[in-house]
Amino acid sequence: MKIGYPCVNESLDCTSGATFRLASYSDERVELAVAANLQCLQRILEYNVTNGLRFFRIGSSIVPFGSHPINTFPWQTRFAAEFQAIGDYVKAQQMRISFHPDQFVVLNSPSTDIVQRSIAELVYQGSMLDLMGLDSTAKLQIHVGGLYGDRDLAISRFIATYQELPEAVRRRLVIENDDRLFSLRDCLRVHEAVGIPILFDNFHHECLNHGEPMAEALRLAAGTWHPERDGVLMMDYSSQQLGERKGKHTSTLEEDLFREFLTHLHGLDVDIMLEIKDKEASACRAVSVLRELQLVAAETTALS
DNA sequence: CTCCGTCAAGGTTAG
DNA sequence: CTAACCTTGACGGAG
Repeated sequence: MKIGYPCVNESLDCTSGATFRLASYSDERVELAVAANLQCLQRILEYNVTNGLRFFRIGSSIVPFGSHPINTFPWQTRFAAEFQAIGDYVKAQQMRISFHPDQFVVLNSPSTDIVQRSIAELVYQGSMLDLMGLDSTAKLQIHVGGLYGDRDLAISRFIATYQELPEAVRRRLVIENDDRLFSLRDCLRVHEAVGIPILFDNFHHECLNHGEPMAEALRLAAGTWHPERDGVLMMDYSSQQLGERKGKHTSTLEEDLFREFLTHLHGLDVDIMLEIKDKEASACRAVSVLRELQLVAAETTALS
């Protein structure tokens, strides 16, 4: 079991997502930003290893405008060595990496322009994993997309687009159940059609489900991951922020709820991404909880 | 230096 | 039909 957090480390004084405005685009700024972002990414990964955090979601803007036509800078070749060095470190430390392209990536949109831009973004993010030399257990997670007033049609459009994706994207792509539109059950329909793994989000499942108990939902999602090709089930973990609208993520890990959730695993191996406001602070507390329960190793290699 | 409006991109829902 | 929301940081012009 690996524990992680998304994109941003609040303890370090650097960001791996430095960017700039489209209006001030230049190749030179891309080069400077990518160099700084990769350097920071390496520092974040080292921090993670020191703290027993072996799962990390890299932010989408390592390369500013990475899939925008304005960006013709050959960053893939210019930074090939840097990406490879990071990938070597990830592999040496047995870490797991993912990306989560944001809301603008919608594969089931009725607009061919939006679909094409979405595919370009997936190609860009997937190519970073390729440059790192990571296998297909490193994933790109997205949601099924929009509803457009017809769930069946929306799902069939996703399936049709998925089947046309470049193999480099398809081998990494996974879908996540969301909290309002496409439930675990909907994702299972997509899985049955094309075999895509389902990244399980416990909090979204609490917000939107069809009565499947948590343990059953975990079992169903885990069954969509092919062990050799995909690795163990990836999941996002969060809980409700009390007093806020339904779906609002908690600001810090509620340890009692986390312990309660863990009882539903029944020995299932999962890699857990904590989608919680205070980032690595909560992730470190989750690691402590798991060590008490002896679900992760007690020692961290970097402290030797 | 600090403040704050604004930033590539989509879609849903409330009003 | 239009505006707010999601979610969030940080860019960069203004003062």
